[in-house]
Amino acid sequence: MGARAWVLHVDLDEFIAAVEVLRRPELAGLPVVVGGRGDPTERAVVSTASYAARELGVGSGMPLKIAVRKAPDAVFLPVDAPAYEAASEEVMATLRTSGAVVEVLGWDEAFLGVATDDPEAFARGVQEAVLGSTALHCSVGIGDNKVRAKIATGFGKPRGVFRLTAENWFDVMGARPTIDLWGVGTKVSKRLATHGVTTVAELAAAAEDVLVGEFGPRMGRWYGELGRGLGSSEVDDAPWIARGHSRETTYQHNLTSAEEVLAAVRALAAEVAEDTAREGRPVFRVTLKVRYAPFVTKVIGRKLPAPTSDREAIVDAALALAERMEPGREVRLLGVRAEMVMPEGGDPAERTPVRGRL
DNA sequence: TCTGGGGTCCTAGGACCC
DNA sequence: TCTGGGGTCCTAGGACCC
Repeated sequence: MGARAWVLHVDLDEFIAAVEVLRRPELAGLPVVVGGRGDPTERAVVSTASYAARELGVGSGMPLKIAVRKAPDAVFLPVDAPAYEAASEEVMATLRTSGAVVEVLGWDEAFLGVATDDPEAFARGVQEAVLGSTALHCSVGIGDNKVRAKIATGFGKPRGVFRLTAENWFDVMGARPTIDLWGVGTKVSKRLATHGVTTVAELAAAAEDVLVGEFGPRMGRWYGELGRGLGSSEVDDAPWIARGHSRETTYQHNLTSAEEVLAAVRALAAEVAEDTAREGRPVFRVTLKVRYAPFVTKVIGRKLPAPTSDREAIVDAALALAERMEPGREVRLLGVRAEMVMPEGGDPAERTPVRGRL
């Protein structure tokens, strides 16, 4: 009898804050908030808060202006992406030495595919190895697929291990609100509630035609499966191929003149053109994202006449889109995105209807 | 209470063709 | 004048993730 196949989800605890504390040990145990340029009077949000800051009500995605109100004595630090990338590389390299197949999900998390008779022991070994090589703590979720492994990690935090499979899915998740599911956010949970579906168990039992009627054939069916904890268990270590690149900036002071806006679009588009040129794959669509004050977002897009790698053509396409912006409105944010030709064999119909990289 | 920056994927609806 | 059904391609917009 062979060892059973498991999916493990490894997630670093308070990753960004932990990396900062490593190089400033005097901050250990203090409320630490990392976000933006570290100035809580600016327009920016929290990337990560230390557990001490979370106890004061500070959380990821929260505007810094709110965070400083909740935690006026917290230490506010600027985001230092290169430092987190370096730490992340070390973590992922350590995970690869475990013998498992490693699928990187982001800076601070990964799926591991492994065949073992004792997944808890394997998980503990992974935690020790990561702690030993990086001095960082992590939590591990064990599942019979990616959905369950991912959700399991939350019950293991901090520094713990939790197993979630078909066996205990409904005991653990059945009574919880649908928004606790990975892939269900505020909008979808509210739309589900209009059909009387508020818990995971109710979602699992919901009639498929109701879900399909509300969300369409792909998403509707997928939400039903999510309620039952179903999903792929294939862990794929193939290198990630970006579908596109984008740059966006929220301006501390709204842009008011056409000249300012065009200069900003040109600058962003030039950076994006640089990123895509590095990839060596041509761009087939350029989109311009505009957030007008106070908070209305519009996306304007155009397929290029022919795929191109030419930097100037990409910048020109972005500038052409800028002509379609509403004149006279103050601009809070601009974003330029370039999408590259889909990889060979990338049949859209075959893609798993799941968010992110799952 | 005021909302970053980097991504991915899905859906509705219009235009166009046969 | 009133008007089919099916298909594809494209744009705009929405939702979610870390």
